[in-house]
Amino acid sequence: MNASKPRYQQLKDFIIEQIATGELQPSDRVPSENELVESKSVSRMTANRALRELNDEGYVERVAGRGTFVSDFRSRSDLLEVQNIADEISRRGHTHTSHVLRQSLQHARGEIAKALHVEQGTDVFHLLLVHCEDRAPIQVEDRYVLASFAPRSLEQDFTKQTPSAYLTGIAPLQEAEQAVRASMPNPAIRKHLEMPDDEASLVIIRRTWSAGRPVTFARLHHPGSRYELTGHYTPPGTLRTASSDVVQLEKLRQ
Amino acid sequence: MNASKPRYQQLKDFIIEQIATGELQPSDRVPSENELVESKSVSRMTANRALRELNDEGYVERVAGRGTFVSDFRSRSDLLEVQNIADEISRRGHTHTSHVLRQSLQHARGEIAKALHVEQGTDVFHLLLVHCEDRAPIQVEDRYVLASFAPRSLEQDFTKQTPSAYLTGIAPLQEAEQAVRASMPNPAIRKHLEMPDDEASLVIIRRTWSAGRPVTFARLHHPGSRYELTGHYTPPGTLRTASSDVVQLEKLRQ
DNA sequence: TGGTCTAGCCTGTATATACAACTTACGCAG
DNA sequence: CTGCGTAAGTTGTATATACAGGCTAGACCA
Repeated sequence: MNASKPRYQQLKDFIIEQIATGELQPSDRVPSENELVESKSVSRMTANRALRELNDEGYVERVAGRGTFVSDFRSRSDLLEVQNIADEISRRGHTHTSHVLRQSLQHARGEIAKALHVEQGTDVFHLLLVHCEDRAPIQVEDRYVLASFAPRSLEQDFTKQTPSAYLTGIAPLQEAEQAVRASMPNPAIRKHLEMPDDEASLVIIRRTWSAGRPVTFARLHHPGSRYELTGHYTPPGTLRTASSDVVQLEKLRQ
Repeated sequence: MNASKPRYQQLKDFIIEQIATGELQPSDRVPSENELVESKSVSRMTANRALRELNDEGYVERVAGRGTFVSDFRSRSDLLEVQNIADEISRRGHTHTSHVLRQSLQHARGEIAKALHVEQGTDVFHLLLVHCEDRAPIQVEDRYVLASFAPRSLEQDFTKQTPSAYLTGIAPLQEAEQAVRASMPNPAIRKHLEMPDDEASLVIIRRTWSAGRPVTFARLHHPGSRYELTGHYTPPGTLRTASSDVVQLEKLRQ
């Protein structure tokens, strides 16, 4: 049974598995180092390395004197800070509202089935929403969700909680793939976003995995004049520079 | 003198410092664990932790039986895989060519000075290039570089090595900030990219830091129909899934 | 009742030691 | 000269042990 994998890695996999399956929920307590020493017959240093690396990787949070706890995925910044439009808007100090144009159960066809790695005809939910920042439409969200992943999607009020927030609350999203394009919007999108005829749109096409399979596929359309994608990259392990030192690129338009 | 910082962290800082100052160059050999045990009077496990974490963070690469070596920043994937258009094109199996429209020394004015955190009138190089993928123009690079950072920029032949490759060869780029926008290009850009009147452009505005200060500021214009930004995110520490399993989003256009 | 103190658990770090596996260079036998 | 084997150095992992310091619940005292 020894897969010749290092024991600290086996320990990490064991705990990640429990998180992925939901056996361990966010803020749940993870077995302490000494408990792992007992139950898994490893030395404390090995248990320490496993938990320390899980901490470095953001799966858990450790507090000296208290214990180790599963991270809240909704606050995991690496992947998700760019995912939830509502958070993004409120972080700018504005108010987010949205209205739902469509919320229905469909059968996956063509490229949707292909994108979600399922057979043609598999049940998927189709969501179509418009998100507004201070009353101005800023995103059309055209999303497909695997019905088996989020079976209660029809009962949700997505004006109160965005689909993104709802989905990340069900299970951790483990992997994401996205493409960003600039294009001229089709008339329907242009109307929803109240865009003039000569304005370009920024489109994000994103597919997200959970527990090893793609669970949602979304096209996010934005008006080019009112939306931009920003990113800030620092190498891991670097001491954070004072963020006040980082002047926003906001005003550096051409 | 003991800053009460952990010894493994002091070791890491010591080595990062040597890399940042250029004392240790890419592919140089870093002191082995046993050498650090001798010179720094620590246990081997402490030296091991320092080097292992530097490896995890991408600063060095370790090879069992050979030693530890400073990473080549030009191949650091986290930040830079998206930076160099020539690599991106050759990775797709196509040929990259470029021609230089401008390569001059200027005095920083207005927003350029502000973006680079320098006084008005500071020397900067202005580079304007068109990059082509198999003869088709795909990017206009409009870049400003701090003259004090790369003083020999006027002598370079940027058709042979892109500005990005040249700059990352001078010193590691430690931090980057970017914004992505969709907009209608101005006539000059449209002409360089051979775009029809009704095509949108994808613009990346990027500022990059080295040794704690911004050193270059660039606007990268792309034709919306021929270019997209793609990203793939996996949480750190996850075992890579077979990449063949990941169907490209290429064909999932609307 | 209310405040304080402490025992016990937790994480964080550091060391000494051991063995395995990999790489390179050198020396020796053919 | 060629080729093989081995020794030495390197990383990778695992264990046992130790001490420091944070946190909490419950005992204890006023």
